[in-house]
Amino acid sequence: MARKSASPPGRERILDAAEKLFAKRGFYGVSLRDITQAAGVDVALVGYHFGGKRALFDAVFGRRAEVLNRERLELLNEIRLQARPGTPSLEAIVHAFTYPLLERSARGGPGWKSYFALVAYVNNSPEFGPALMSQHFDSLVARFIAVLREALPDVPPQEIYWGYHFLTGALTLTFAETGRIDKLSESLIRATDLDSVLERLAPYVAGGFRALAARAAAKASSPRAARRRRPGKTASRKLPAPGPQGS
Amino acid sequence: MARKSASPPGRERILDAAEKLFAKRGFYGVSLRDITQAAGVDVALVGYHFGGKRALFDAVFGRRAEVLNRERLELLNEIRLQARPGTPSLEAIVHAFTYPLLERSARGGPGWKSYFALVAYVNNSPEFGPALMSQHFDSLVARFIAVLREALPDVPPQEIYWGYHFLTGALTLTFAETGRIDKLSESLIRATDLDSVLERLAPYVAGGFRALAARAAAKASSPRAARRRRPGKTASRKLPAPGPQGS
DNA sequence: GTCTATATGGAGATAGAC
DNA sequence: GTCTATCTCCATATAGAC
Repeated sequence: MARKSASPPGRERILDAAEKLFAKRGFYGVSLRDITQAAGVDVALVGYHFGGKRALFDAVFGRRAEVLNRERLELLNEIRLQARPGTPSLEAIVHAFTYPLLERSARGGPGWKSYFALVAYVNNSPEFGPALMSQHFDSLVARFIAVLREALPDVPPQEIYWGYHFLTGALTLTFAETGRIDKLSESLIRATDLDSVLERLAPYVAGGFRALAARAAAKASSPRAARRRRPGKTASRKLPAPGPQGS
Repeated sequence: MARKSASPPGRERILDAAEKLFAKRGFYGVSLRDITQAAGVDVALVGYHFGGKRALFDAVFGRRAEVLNRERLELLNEIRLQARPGTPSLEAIVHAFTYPLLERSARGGPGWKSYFALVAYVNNSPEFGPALMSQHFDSLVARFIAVLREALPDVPPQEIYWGYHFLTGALTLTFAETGRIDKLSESLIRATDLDSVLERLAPYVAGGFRALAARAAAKASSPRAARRRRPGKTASRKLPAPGPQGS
């Protein structure tokens, strides 16, 4: 199990430094010179080990993904066994989905912290998001969604996908830890307080799923009135004159 | 009202081109040459009109923010009047917060579409997020949160801030329209279908707020048992051996 | 307000010695 | 596996003509 145990070889040091810098400033905000200088190695090593900047980025993103997915899958199977012969609660499912991530971001060390900030960047990027997130996480996500569907058997699948979409948005903004919420709340809460997120995200999302389920059921029972029912008069309100033109 | 009515002057054309490109690839992924070439003007004009690249970025971000905030504030006041002497429903408050944004992203034209993708980028950026989001949106957000607190009088303020945090994460990932959810759902839903988001986000978030409220109430009534209550056995589960080290 | 021309620095990539 | 040296290209910024 133990290798040389000295300081990590150049390849790993490049990955660590790249992870930290990509997380802070994105793919284009960092040069290979920044990265290799932080890693204490020569620029040319990136070409040797990875092939180029983009390939390095992919390697950074992929490195920790499999570890996480294995762990999350184990946790998912665990709660399914515990819930037998029924299905786990929505809270338990969402918890199994988010706990390994939040736990590592909170206490996994700075490398993990950077990694999750990088995930926040990638998930919200039109350029990198679909390819990288799908490649590394969709097979796991599909399993979670399957369990959510078992737990909400009468809910149309679209609702589950929308509910997941909102969940991943809330989760990845959390990972970014921008500190905006600290200022907004006058330091009443802190973006770095992931234990508070861990306690709240599962109930919040479960409540959201139940609301979507109720909405879909109501709509199915009286499809005619459904369009006018929900948010009252403001639903189809016209907007005033456009500001800067939409060109 | 009508100015020259011909093609917009250089300054505006730079803003439009910059908006589109910054939205796609972020601040560092775009050069002033890319922008001015797309705008059909000379590179030097950026210096003349804005001072530099970063100042141009700020100008792009600020341009549409005030329009939106005025509109959202009007809508908020409208629903408050309608609800008198009570307070608006959670659904109505969240709807007023999100409707002007989703409506413009859906039907405001490509400029607005790009703008919201840029907001997604900025909101999740540790570098730009806190400064730019706070500067342009926090005063409005504070008003919304005040109304949410009126609507949830017995709920501790922290819960409202966390609920808002999750909301803005879900909303801005929606703006990014990365298309990841299309693939995941096998095209059952589409990231570009903002009308579906408009119907679902307010109930989802309202359900989330209610769940946080219930959780806080339960915790207040029996603070002793609270730590062990929620997500069952998995809550304090230990993680297996770390993967890549957290250095 | 707009363009030409240019200053100055840094980017990614790679051939080849050790 | 690692470093030196260098190629080629592109970045932002600005002085000054029109």
